Amino acid sequence: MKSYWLAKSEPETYSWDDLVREKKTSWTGVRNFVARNNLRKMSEGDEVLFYHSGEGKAVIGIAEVVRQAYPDTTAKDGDWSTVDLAPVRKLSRAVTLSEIKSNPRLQDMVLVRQSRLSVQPVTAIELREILRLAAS
DNA sequence: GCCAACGTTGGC
DNA sequence: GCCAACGTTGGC
Repeated sequence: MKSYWLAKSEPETYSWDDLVREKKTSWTGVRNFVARNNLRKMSEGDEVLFYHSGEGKAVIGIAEVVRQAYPDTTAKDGDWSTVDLAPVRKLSRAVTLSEIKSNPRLQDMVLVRQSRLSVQPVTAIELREILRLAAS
């Protein structure tokens, strides 16, 4: 069964447009155990909301896991993982953090509850609500 | 094993 | 630029 996730990136570091340009990227650099464990739970075909932190603060597009977790060779030491992501589509409009925070249906999102976690699960209901907002 | 000190992330 | 939240490190 397909699972849903949210991954954060500062657009100055790696933006949605970068992903579109490259068509695929290895999501390296995660150095937090909870985030790493979430990467390891991802399956090929899972959908990942692409969130711009810092400048932007909004969900901007949907990506897809195209390769399951494998060792992150950019890590000098420790046991870290990465997955490969490819763009699926840009949202018709970005859904901002303030919209998410003010939406009663999205109050339990990890993004709201634990804002610092860079790779986090999203429920099917939350995903649907975000897509509904993007279409409004 | 506890906790103070420190570093980082990310929103404001 | 500030600071809250959270993670990590290291002394005890």
